[in-house]
Amino acid sequence: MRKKEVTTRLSRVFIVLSTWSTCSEADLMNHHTIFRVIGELIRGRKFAQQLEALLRKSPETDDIDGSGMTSAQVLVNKILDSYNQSLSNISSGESDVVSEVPAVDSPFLDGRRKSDDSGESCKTSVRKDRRGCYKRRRTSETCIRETSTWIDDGHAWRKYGQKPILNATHPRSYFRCTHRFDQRCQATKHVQKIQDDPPKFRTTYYDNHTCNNLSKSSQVIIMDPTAGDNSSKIIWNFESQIKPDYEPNDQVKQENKEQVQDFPHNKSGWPDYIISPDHLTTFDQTSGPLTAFSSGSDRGDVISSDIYSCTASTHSMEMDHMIVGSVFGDEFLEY
DNA sequence: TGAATTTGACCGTC
DNA sequence: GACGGTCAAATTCA
Repeated sequence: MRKKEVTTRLSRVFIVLSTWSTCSEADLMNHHTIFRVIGELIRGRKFAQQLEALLRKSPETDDIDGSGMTSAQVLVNKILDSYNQSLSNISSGESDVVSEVPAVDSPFLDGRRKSDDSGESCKTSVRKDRRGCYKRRRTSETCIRETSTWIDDGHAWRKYGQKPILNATHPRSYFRCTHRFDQRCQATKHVQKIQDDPPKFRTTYYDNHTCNNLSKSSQVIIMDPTAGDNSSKIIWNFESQIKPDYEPNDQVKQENKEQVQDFPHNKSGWPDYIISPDHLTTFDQTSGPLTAFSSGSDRGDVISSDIYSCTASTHSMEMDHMIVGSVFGDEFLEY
């Protein structure tokens, strides 16, 4: 196979990827879909690496297999098949996407608390201010993530409180969606540093985002396992428009101030949808299991490699320490 | 100067 | 009464 033909076929791979990038974020909420998609993409990458090595070894003359196709052609077809399978998985997963955090019995209504109407709380309505008027949330509607970095899920959050927690060395920060009032988005999250060395953060999400605004493009940064610096990050953009000169908006900048202070490695300004090299290596080598694999509760736009747990009133998902496996061709992948 | 964060106070739940 | 979640005035930031 000539290099030109290989280049042409690889360009088709990128077209497939571009098509995939236009899939809605809701499609990506399904965990199984994400697992399979990631597995397919990694498999494709493996084939691409083999193809690269093959071309480096024999750029013009190629081996011919029994089907009459060159090895490079076979590999390119496998790559295309891998990405097409990914698209197929996304499409098939669309029908069974289930909200992880059902938005039932939200403590808020129309930007105000339900309790305001019910009169269960805030009995002293003559009060001038409304401090402390709340109902304690139901613990059953949460998604919990434990990450090694201050995660940025792409949504714009506004910090509204911070409290020292009993038996905790670090205070808990309280965030609500920036679009709480303009779009009635009731999503909130609590972030607490639970460990210093190595740093570990626990983020608890409450309620789904109902806003349409992602403050940042939904991207996944996959760290190249073969490189140690940030120069080889692979950026996966789930939006239809790529923004190469992206800079985080002010809201996110401000939110991430603490993060930047704590973690100097994350100064790139890119969102933190990072699949670490270790975990990619795990996928490739099919050796040790991933601790866990996650997708965030926020419209499925988070993919990271940290511990993740979801609970909901209608169903529950406990993914902590869960090992999930799938068969991809002749490979068994453990998540 | 507007927006975001900080921080003390308030209040419901346990 | 302790604890945790939220409010909102004060403060800080861009």
